[in-house]
Amino acid sequence: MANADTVVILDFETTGLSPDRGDRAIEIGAVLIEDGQVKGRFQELMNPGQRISGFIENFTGINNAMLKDAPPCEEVMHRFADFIADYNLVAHNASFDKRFLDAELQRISRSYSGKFTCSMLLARRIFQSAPNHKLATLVEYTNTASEGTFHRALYDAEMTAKVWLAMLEDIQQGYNLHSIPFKLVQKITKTPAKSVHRLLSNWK
DNA sequence: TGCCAGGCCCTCTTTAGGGCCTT
Repeated sequence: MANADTVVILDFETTGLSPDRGDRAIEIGAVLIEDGQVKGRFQELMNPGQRISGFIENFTGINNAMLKDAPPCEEVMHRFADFIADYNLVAHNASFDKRFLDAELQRISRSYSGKFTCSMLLARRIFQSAPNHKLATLVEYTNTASEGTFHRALYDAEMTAKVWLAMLEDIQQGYNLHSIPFKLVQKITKTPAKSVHRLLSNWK
């Protein structure tokens, strides 16, 4: 089974798009993938210390009443830092989740040593004929069974994991590789789409 | 008060602009 080593696939719900402009995390969801199987899960709401907008309430289904009784970000992020440990990390449009992970961990003086890679950048290269590379579209494109609500952290992390494993399987079978190391995935995401076929064809 | 992200990636490009993704 293609495994790309052991990874934590994560997804944040947040108050907005930019931690640099004061936005905070409101929910974190993640799955630990080992040998192509889900071996662990993490999901918690967290109180960002500010009211969330009506847009975010509608977008996520998370409302101010739910967050009022949630533990503060600082408390949840300590537990999440323990969960991710030193594993490599994956997210759909990872630059977004990485910004929030880094910002929230910096507030509690925690860090991580794993490397981040992006399932969206991988999908743009492996599923070049998909209609687009939104998570929901890729779930449909890969005929992934889905029963839940998008824009909740754990569900999106679970769906990202399924798309991620489908991509690894596609690469492994398409190029007859024994395994797909994380380093190869990183290399693919940094290779222009038109050159990915050559990269994989020449991979030992 | 008014403004409001940022990285990737394509192209009618590189002395730039705009769409795609994430909330």
